[in-house]
Amino acid sequence: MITPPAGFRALPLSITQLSLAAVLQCGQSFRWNIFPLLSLASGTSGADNLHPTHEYRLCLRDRVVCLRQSLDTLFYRSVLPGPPLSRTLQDEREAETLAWLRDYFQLDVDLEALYEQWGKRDSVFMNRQQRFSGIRVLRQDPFENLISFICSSNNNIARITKMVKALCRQYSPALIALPSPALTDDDSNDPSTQELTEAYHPFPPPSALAAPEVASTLRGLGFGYRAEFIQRTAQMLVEAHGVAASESGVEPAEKWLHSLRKMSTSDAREELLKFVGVGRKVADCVLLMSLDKREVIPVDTHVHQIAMKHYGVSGSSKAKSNMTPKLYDEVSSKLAAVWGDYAGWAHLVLFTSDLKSFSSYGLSTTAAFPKAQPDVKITSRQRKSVLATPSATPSPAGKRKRKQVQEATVAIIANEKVESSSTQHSDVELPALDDSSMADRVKRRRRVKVTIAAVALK
DNA sequence: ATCGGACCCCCG
DNA sequence: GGGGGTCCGA
Repeated sequence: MITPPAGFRALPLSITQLSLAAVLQCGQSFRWNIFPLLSLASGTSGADNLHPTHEYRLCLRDRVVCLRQSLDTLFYRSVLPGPPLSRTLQDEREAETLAWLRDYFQLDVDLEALYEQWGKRDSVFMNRQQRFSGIRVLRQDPFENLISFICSSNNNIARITKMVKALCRQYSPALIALPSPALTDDDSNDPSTQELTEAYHPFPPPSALAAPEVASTLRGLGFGYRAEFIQRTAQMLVEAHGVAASESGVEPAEKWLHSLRKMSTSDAREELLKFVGVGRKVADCVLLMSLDKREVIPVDTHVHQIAMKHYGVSGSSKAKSNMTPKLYDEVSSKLAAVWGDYAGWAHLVLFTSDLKSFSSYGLSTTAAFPKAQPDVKITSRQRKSVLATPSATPSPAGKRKRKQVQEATVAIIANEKVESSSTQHSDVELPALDDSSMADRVKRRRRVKVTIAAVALK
């Protein structure tokens, strides 16, 4: 095991048990910030497969959790607002963070054992498992999960991500501002390459979204018809359960949503379907991803396609028939029969392996982890000269540029080189590129950063 | 009960 | 035109 990056603690964990690159971008959660780390350390080869290539950050209620990953280790640290903590207190906080990680990533579930079972039962799965290891279901906060998936109708991952982040910025105060991670370790002492800070917002509580004017505000933020759904759902929750202040800062409505974990799947589903903007598919996503209903398979057009292609579900692959309740049940029960009691987890592996953003993901031998980080031989001086001449992307040409940059990012994540002429579209957005609250310098810097990566890939 | 159509916005 | 749907009215 390599020594942890400064400030990080190490948790031994095989990348085949958890692949952050896959799990955090496959459309379960939409709030993680992702930072490429380019190993440009002069004199050493960056492509050793052992050092993390990305940092991932999520803002919780009271802290920002930062993660990095290598083949056999998960590195974690958390940052809290306020003055620096004593050593003892810091240890205590990190112990809490570790407990949160175990819960959020459901680390007690042996994913490799599940893959083995699924492979035995299903030849289609067998064909993909090697290339798509480490894909597991998260155990998310139910309220965040519910609101996020109300946003998902007629939508794609990139826009959902944008919307959820805008929602947090609008309706929850920033917990803390943090600089993005240094490009490389040797950058941390170099003021000229110091990264800029950005604010981290937790997900807002139900009471913050319940006021009637929230609907029009969200419309203004580009939520479309989902704006009313979100406001009305939050209002229903608040009216049914109140906003009584409690010690923990957790609202009664949130506690009630948590309590659905103890209900049967069908009872919990029935409760979720009462909300506006929540149909069968969204309800099933919440059941699977935050309410412990591991057997539930959310059926969308994509899963429908998979079921028709590989599992003998009726309908022609080009017929865009509307998803009727009857068809939904047919798809769902057929796949459930194949995969067993963790069917929802198996579905996520297949779903992710079919995502366009991940379509090149599997071609490497160790797909769970970006294999060969580009072996960049850029001197510190060269790097600075690149940074000093940001291409002032004008809008028409800039759009294409951005597309290429996005593809390059996906390629890094997916551990696969992309041809510049690739027609693949990207579902994974480049963090903060469209963040209107961010200074232009930040955008430029970010773009430049990835441009380096694109160059390195050639 | 089942069946289309509209819906808001973004992007190819 | 279509996208990880849902609502509403025949």
